[in-house]
Amino acid sequence: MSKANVTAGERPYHHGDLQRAIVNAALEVLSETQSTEFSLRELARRAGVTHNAPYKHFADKRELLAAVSAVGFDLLAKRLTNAMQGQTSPRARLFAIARDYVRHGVENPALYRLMFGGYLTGPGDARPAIEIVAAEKTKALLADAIAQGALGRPLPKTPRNERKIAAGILIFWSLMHGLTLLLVDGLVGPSRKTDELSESVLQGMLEGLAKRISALPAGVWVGPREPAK
Amino acid sequence: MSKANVTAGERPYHHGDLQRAIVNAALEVLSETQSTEFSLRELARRAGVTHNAPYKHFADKRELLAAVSAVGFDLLAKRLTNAMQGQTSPRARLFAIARDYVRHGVENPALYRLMFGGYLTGPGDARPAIEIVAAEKTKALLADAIAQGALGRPLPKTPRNERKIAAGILIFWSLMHGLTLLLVDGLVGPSRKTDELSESVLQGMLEGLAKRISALPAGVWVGPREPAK
DNA sequence: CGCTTAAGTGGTCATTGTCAACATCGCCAA
DNA sequence: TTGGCGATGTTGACAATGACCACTTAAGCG
Repeated sequence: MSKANVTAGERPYHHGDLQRAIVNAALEVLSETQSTEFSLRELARRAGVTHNAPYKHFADKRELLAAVSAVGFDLLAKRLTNAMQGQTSPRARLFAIARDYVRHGVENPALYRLMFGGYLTGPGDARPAIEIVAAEKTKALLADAIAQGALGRPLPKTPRNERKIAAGILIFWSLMHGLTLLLVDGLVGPSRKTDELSESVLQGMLEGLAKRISALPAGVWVGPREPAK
Repeated sequence: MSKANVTAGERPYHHGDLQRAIVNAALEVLSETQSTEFSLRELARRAGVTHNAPYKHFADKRELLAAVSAVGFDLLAKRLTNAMQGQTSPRARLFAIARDYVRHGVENPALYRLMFGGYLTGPGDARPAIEIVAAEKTKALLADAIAQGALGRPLPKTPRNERKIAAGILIFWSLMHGLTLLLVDGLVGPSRKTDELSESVLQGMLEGLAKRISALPAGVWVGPREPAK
C-alpha cells in the first residue's frame, strides 16, 4: 500500500491520524457498551492496527481516556454555546444551557461519567490540561449569563460581585450536575422527560424553595426506581 | 475442632464469614486506593484465602461491588439519621442532613462514586435490591423533614402535596449530589470547607437565587482547579 | 543517497476474571 | 454409627488484557 490517499484525508503517515482514529473508536465503543472497560487492544483492532500501535500515541490507558474525556468537554461546550445562540434574554439563555447540559449527559451517560467520574481518583493527580480548558470555557459561559442578569438583575463583573457570581455558578452547576447524574443513574425519571425536569428544577431553585415549590411534571418519580408501574 | 468457639469470633466454617471478610477487605482497599479497580484476587489474598474462594459468595465482581455499595448506603443512612437527632427544628434538620451528606461523600470519595457511579451502566439492568432499600430510607428522611416544614412551612403528606414534596426532594438531592461530586472531583473547593459550602449553597437555594445570592465563603474557588496559587 | 526519527509490528510477561475438577467440613437421615 | 450431601474452600488451567521490549518500515530532510 503506497499512499492509499483518501479524498481530502490527511494521512501523512502509515495509518494516518491514528490518534484520532483511536479516540473515535473509543467514543464508538463507549456509546455502544456504555462502559469504559474496553480494552486498548479492541480499539486497535477496530482501527485495523496491531495491539501495540496505540501506545505510540497514548502512554497509558488513562491518557487515552483523558483524551476522550476532553472530547466530551468540547462537545459539551459547543453544544451549550449553540443552545444559547437562539435565546435573547439572559434568563432564557440560562434555561437553554440547563436544558442542553442535562441532555448532553443523558444522551451520553458513559461519556459524561468519564468526564466527571473518577478514573483519576487514585493518585489525586492533576486533571489533564485539555479538560481544564474546556471546563473553564463552560464556566465562562455561565458567568456571562449571570452577569447579564440571568438570575434576575444584572450582576456586572465587578470585583465586588465576583463572589456572588461564583456562588451562583456553584449552585447552578451543582444542581445541574446532580440532576444529570441522578437521571443517568436512573434514580429519578423517566429520563425522556429531561427537558421538563431540568426546567422545573431550575425554576424551583430560582424562585427559592422556601417560597414556592413548583411541582414536578406528571409521571416523574423520585427515588431508586419507579414505585409502582 | 468441634464447635467453633464464639469467643474470639464466629468462624463456623472453614474461614468463617468470608462474605463479610471480603466486603471489608474491599472497603479497605477502596479507602486506601480510592479506586474500584482492585482485583478480586487481592481481596482473596487479604482475607487469606485462595484466589477464587470469593466466587462462592459473589457470582461476579459486579455483585461484590454491589454489596460494597449497599454498605455505603447503609452508612449514609445511619449517618444522616444520626445527624438529625440533635436538631429540633425541621429547618435545622435539613441543614444537618445536607452537611453530613456532603461530608459522607467527601470523606469516602470512591465509595460515594461506587454508590452512584456507573459500574452497572452496561446492561442497564436493575439496581441491586439492597441499594434500593437503603436509598428509599434516605428519601423517606427527606420527605419527613420537608413535610414538617423544612422548606419554610409544613407540607403535610396529603396526596395534593405529594408532588410538591417530590419536587423538593429532587431539587435538594440534585443540589447536594452535584455539590458532593464537584467537591469529590476537585472541581470546586477546597474540600475542607465542605461544611461552609453545603450550608451556603443550601441557603442560597432556599432563599431563591433570583432574590438574593448569598456569597460564597472566602477562599473558595469554582472551576476545575485553583486559578492561582 | 543516506540519515534520523516517528509510526507500526511482533513477541513477551505478569495479572486478571472465570471455569471445571477436586478436597474438606458440618449436618442430617438411615 | 455411618454414609452421604451441600456449602465452602482449593487447585489447576485458560484466554484476555495492560504494559513493555526490540525490531522494522517509511517519511522527510539535507
